[in-house]
Amino acid sequence: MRKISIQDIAEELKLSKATVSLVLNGRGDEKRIRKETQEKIKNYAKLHNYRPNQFARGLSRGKSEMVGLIIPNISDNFYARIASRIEQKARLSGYTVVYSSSGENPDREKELIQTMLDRQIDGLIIASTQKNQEEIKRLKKMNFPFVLIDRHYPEIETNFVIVDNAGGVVSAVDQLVKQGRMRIGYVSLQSDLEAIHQRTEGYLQAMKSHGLPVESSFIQEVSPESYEVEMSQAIAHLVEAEPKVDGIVFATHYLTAAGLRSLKKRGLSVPADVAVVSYDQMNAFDLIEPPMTCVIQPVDEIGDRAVNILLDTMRENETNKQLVLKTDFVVRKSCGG
Amino acid sequence: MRKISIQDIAEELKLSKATVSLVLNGRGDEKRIRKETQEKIKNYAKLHNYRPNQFARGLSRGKSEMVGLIIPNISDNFYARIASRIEQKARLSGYTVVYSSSGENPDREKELIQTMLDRQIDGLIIASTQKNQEEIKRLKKMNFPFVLIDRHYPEIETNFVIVDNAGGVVSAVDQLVKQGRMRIGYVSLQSDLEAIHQRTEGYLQAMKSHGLPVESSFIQEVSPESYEVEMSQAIAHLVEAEPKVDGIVFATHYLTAAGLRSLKKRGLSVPADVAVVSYDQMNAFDLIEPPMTCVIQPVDEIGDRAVNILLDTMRENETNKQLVLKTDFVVRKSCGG
DNA sequence: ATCGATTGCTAAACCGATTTGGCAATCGAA
DNA sequence: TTCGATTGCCAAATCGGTTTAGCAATCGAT
Repeated sequence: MRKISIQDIAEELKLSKATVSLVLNGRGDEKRIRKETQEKIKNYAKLHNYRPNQFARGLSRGKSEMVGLIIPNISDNFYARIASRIEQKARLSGYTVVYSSSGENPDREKELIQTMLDRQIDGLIIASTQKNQEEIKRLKKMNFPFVLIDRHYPEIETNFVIVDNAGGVVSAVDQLVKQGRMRIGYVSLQSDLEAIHQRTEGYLQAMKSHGLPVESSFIQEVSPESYEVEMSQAIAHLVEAEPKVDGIVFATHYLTAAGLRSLKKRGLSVPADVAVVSYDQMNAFDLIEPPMTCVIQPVDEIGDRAVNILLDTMRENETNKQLVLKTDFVVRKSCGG
Repeated sequence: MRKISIQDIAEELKLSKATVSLVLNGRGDEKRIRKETQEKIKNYAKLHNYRPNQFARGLSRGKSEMVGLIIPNISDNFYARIASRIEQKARLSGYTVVYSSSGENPDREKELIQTMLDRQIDGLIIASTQKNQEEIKRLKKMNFPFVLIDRHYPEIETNFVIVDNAGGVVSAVDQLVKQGRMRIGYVSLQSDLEAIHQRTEGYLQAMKSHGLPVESSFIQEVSPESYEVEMSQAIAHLVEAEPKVDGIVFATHYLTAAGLRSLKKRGLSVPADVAVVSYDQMNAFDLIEPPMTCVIQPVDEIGDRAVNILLDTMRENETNKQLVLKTDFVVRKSCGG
């Protein structure tokens, strides 16, 4: 039951490696190999469970049938769902997805890109830390097929599939306003990510469009590393400074969770004291008390589109698709509705 | 800026491929290559950003420095966290992790194992569907290094790292009993998974040890495919049949979520009407009303141990480590505490 | 001057596929 | 019979590394 090579088959059948390879790659007819011979080869291969060595094949073909996926963190459900979708979709086209988490660390991201290139992946999908301008430029210069997802580099012309972050937050604020809230706070992350900036933009824009004032205490930012502890400060500012808020939008799911914990600790009730809307969701957000109103990101579509664009680029090598997908919205009790 | 090969370096420097390869692999001293020459090679390589082609290297060395990870579903947070941990840990030892989801489909799992073997991975970690006896046996017969996690094949001697499922459920039941509940129901999945059986075992065992009766209506099973809809039936049986339950243990996180939705719909209050304990957790389980009491699985430890065992096996090729890890427990209001 | 040891490096086989150009044998038509 | 076409297959180069056996030149000692 040893591993068998094309050589072995050739010798055993007294044929040449070439013939065997051709036949097993379905090019037997094209190359006018006798049906009989073809059958013999195929049977022998099946019988002995022949499986081509992908290294050898990759080496000579210069293709790996693998695409790389780099995301910040696979244990973040948002990215996990995208990854899952991408994997499914890519498999349909015969590609294996190799994924790795950067941990939001630009150097690791850079390293991962390199490692993946070394492994001869045919294409790359990246949810970047947005601190690897040079690396991305290099990919572009190499003419290597890749797609950015969720986060893009505004200064570089690339394929990307991102979400209308601003629009998402606008819909969140709109909803609160519709419920009669007028002093709406916003809790975000200290971050250089475009996506995060865009969300803040959305907040400011929405407030402005409703003619609502944005007090200096209304915008709170916590650090990604210790948001759990900083959150209580942030909430304190929002609900203690005058005027105190009567609504809060959180910039992402785990901030919402942390924020709710803080509000709970202070004995504030949602939505009576403060209405809440979350940008992005969590699995149990419909079960919490009150059920959480959420901006929903089009996870599946991000995955599908990214794969489509990547495959196109790998084929034609000359697309530049830039997609900004709309968010969805689920209204539940937390916003006072 | 083209891609550069060892050949190119050799020609440019008027040296042989052998010398270059040796030096770049740190075997220059061992092979008594002049320091000066070594420097020249290393500099040139650095300057031109030489990166070995992993296919070529893998082909000739017969090693890939990759380990495979097959799990049922990456968008299940439990597996995502394990995957994340495994990836981190494996990288520390210089391995890239290639992961794929089987979607709980045995055929896909089998296919994935094959694909990964084709890609010459050096080792494999599998959270199996438990319906691939033959495939696992084959791996064993091949003497291929692998570790099963979360789910194992009791009939096959392999490395594995699993959780004390029974013990976890026992602690859940114990807790409910401690809160004075005596008619405790159990909602599980229709499944052949050992892990699921073990949990049921734990339930039965715990009930017995407390001398509590297990009415036929107490154990409900829903199908993995449509548990959301079947759950309302299950809950109906639990709370309508006489005697009706005053406590429920759910066999996994998403069943808990579904169960809570059903209970809510019926207007039943937790824990007043029914106390609840969940085997396994979700991110927001502390935020729901009431906060959920959970059996906690040792996610990080599963990952760490699995990697350690795999690396050991890859080295020594003769271990057979079988670990059953204890669960933890978090008491919150849902159990009536 | 000779010889064994040491130094510094290389030739060439090998890993397991793919792919191209072409050869030998048979066939059919003129 | 002869020759061009067709059929059926193969030799050999190639991909980019790794690894082993060993060669040539220099050195030091006798």
